[in-house]
Amino acid sequence: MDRRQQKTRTAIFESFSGLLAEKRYNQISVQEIIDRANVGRSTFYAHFETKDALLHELCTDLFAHVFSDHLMTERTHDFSSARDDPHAAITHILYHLRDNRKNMVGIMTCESGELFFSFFRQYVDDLLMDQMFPKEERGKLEIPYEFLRNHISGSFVHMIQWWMKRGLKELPEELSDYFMAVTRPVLGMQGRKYG
Amino acid sequence: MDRRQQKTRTAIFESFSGLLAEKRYNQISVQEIIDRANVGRSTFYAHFETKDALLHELCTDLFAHVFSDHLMTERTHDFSSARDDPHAAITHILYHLRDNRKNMVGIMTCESGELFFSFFRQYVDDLLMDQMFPKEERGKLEIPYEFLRNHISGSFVHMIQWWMKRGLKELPEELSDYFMAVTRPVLGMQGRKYG
DNA sequence: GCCCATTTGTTCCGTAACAGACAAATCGTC
DNA sequence: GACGATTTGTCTGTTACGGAACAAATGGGC
Repeated sequence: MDRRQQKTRTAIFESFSGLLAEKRYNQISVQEIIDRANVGRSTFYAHFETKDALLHELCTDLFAHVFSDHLMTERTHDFSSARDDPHAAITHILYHLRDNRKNMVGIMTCESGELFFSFFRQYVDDLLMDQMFPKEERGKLEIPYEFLRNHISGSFVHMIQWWMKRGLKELPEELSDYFMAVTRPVLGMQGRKYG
Repeated sequence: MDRRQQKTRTAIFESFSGLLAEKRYNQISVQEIIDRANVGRSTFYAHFETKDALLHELCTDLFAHVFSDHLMTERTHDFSSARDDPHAAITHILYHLRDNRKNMVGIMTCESGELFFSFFRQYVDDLLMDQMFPKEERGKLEIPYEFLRNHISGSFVHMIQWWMKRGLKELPEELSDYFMAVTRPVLGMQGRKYG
């Protein structure tokens, strides 16, 4: 991407994040965003169709970062065998969320936090749950796959919401344990030993 | 000034300042500057003819800030009657220099500090010393005005150099006292009661 | 209701920044 | 001194940004 585009994009993202930490989404005007980002009006609209689109893209970028695979193998936390190991994968994602406090936690616990979680919820539903069951096995399930997926992703996101609201007291490993404890039985009944 | 120009200008200034804190002037290449500033090569040369010009403009900007009058009257330090009071004016400039540590002191005490002081020396000579004697009185001096001016500005800059090298131990007021003590007699002999 | 102020979203054109290529100059190393 | 590698400084066309003006939409306040 053009260097200029990247600069204005991050400038707008940072401006927007900062404003979200101060006031709720509805109270923020485009004018404030471009003032703080120090970009022109026409520039803003060249990047984002609307304020909602900006929010959506910001969230998508953040979530993609949290779930990015190439960061999962870096030296911050060593999870070499994250593949095919749900517990390790979840633990790693939780670490990512926690260590990214400055970005994620700050935004997710602000006044408009619910808004983000709805995006987060959708993102997790789209991404994480695609690998829950292979497509060919989905027909054999007792309940519709979409229902199951919705249940799991909802539980996951809700757990994170709970975790953050209480100040991230639990360790990622602990939380991962708890999550496995409440999902494994459900998935196990659907023909899987380990969720 | 166009918002874009201001952005790249400060980006280059900050990049350059950062590099100067790490290595000496001669070791710094334009390539490093533009890499860290995250601007294109052609952009750099659109702003600065050469690396020397960049240095000169950076210094001029910094010095102008230190000696700016509209900052002298702000609430950081209260010097309402700085006008026509050399001691107060000098004290205030010293405060400015000290509180601007992040910019000035860092740069002036780095490996290329001597280089800056030569610019600083020139700046002070041009600016501060213009008001030393009214033009109509200069003919009556025992020694040439340019000589006197050079002596005073040199003493002033050298004092600051000494101050910074030793870690800004003395208070601005103290330093200002010392300076007046060594300059007042000289100027007094030239027909002035107070420098 | 109405009105005024602010915000929104679009459009235009001038300009600065970009990438890339290029020859000249500089620097090390042999 | 000759050499290759890096750096320097200049140039090109292309692209994104800025600024300003504008009508439409929104939103309080009387």
